[in-house]
Amino acid sequence: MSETERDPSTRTAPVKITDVAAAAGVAPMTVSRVINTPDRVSPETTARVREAIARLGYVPNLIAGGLSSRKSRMVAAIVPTIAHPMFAGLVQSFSDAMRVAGYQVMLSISGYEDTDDESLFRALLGRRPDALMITGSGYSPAALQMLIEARIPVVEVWDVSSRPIDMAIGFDHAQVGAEVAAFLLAKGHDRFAVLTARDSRALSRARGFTEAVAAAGKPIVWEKITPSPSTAAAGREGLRALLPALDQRCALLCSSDLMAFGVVTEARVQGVMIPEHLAVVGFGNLELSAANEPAITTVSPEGAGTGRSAAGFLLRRLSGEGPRETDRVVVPFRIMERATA
Amino acid sequence: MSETERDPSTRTAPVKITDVAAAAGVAPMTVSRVINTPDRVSPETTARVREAIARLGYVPNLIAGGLSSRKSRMVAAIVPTIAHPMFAGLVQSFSDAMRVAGYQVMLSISGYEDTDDESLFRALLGRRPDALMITGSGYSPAALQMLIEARIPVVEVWDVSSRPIDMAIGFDHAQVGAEVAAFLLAKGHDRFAVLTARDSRALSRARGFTEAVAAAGKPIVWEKITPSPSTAAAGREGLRALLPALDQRCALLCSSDLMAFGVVTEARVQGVMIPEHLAVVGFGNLELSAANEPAITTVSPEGAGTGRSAAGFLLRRLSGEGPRETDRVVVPFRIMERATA
DNA sequence: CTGAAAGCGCTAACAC
DNA sequence: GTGTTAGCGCTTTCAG
Repeated sequence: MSETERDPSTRTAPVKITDVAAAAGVAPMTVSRVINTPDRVSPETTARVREAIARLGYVPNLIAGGLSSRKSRMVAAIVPTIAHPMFAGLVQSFSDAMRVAGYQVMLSISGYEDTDDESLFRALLGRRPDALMITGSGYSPAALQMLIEARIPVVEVWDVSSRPIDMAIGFDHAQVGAEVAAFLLAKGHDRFAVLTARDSRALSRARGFTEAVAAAGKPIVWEKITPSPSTAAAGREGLRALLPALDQRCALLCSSDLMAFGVVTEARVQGVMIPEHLAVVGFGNLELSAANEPAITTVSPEGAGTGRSAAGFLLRRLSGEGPRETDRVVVPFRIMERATA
Repeated sequence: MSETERDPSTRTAPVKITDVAAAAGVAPMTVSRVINTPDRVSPETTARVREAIARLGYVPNLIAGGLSSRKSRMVAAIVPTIAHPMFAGLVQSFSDAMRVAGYQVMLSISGYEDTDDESLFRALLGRRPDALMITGSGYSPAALQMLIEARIPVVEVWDVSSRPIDMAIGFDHAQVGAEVAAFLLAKGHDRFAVLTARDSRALSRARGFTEAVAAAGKPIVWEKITPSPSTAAAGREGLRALLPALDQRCALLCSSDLMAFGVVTEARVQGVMIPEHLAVVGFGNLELSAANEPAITTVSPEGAGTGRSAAGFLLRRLSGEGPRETDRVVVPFRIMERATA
């Protein structure tokens, strides 16, 4: 304290609505109208006010306006990471769509480890976002209760297997695993392996995969779980660990394209023929995967489209529309068949 | 309108500080103190208030508090994209550090094309962030003037070649290019090529590179500029375009590791020996680059460390300290010599 | 250690 | 079309 008025000569009080009003010779409310509902103000007044705004460099305080109107025009978004291209695409398309509609995104990167979700939510909800996008599951009941009590539109993304709070968009990870299994089974594989990172969505896919394989009466001959996130290095290491089990032909599910890339790279080094001796399927459809040699067979989750859709859901709700049946969407995914399987 | 009171039975007015105060039998101010300066309240009162907060599920409205205290505890961050791992790392480490200190990050993804930076800044500054992190240059003078008038700490990241508004952290991209040239020159190369995306930082590196090469009296035998962002596919295509110029040994600077990866991959397909016939240097030090076979020689920009440092700068200033000489930091970068050069 | 009064900068609601 | 009044939910400031 006592530091506040350091340099009186330079200190300019930030210009506020009353300053503009005085400069334009109108009431503050008229300035507000010029900004928010220009069609309710006469052209002459508007011009005068606009001039004053420009001359003074007035930037309206949206925080104050929000307090008054009970609309913050901010939305919160929670993702585990943005280091992964899938989430990066999600966040990018979501915030693009929101910004166009005049909403600012408050981003929280939660990490994969179970941190204190209650204080995370408190920090976010305390800023009174008008809506919320969250990815994934694994939140505590108390934390979810906070979301419900906040009474704002919530869209859950990437995981619709459980019953959502409000709206949901994404796909069923277990089903992804099952369909990859079906795809490989149809290609005549009869020995399977799994290399996955320890994150809930990836584990769901692995479970769906192994269950479908078991249902077909085929064996999972090898399985390895690595720490999140999945990396190319983990893929290379994974292949080396898999090598002893590779006496016969085998099909491997990886939890991400990066991991699949590592596997394929190490396979080349080790002289393992792909896909003749080892078939590899990734997840995420990175730009990299199509460009690699051999191009990696993968599952395309349409991350960007998901973000856009999530934004669309929230914006529709924010515009006053009530819930709809179609608020729970399972995004179709595509198996991109390329050279590795 | 008239939609607001849909379901009176369910509608619960959000609990506010006066509700908690009433429930605990104290003044609102005391509740505020329990939350913000607990040591100035007696233990018994604190306990009573805490109980009321928990029972009512009170989540303080930080927006209202911020209006009153003139501190939003939000910081704005502007990046061109988060699809690129470099920026993803920057944002992630920055927001981690900020969140620990109790600040929420408002993220704006500006895109590479020159959009309307004034309205972007207005949208951000209107929310009265306590501080701002921006990446890069190319903003209009009018927009920069807005930042100056906002009178909040500003840290510019990734580009310290121009004179910064306030604080700056990053490295000199032109110098990166020059040092890569020196590195390749020292290895005995005497024919050079450049494959770069059209973004200002990448172009600075390319310029630094070509100037250093020219200063050494060696030729740039080939140069190609592709649209941003740099992709692996652009790298593969780039190598095919380079092929005719590859009658002699040559050293290539790529604007990113992804692009370098594409070049190296296509080189394998085309039978171009790396690094014997073509030396390749990337930029960014992606996880991928070390894991690739051959591992990609690159420049490591320490993106994560940069985000942390940027946060540190802002937090120091926010804690009341004045400007320092060390507010302009040029981050050291490292050339990671691996298998491709 | 606790409370009462007075705003923070804006907008909803109601005049005129 | 424009102005006035009364808050939004909190914290600052000053009294006790």
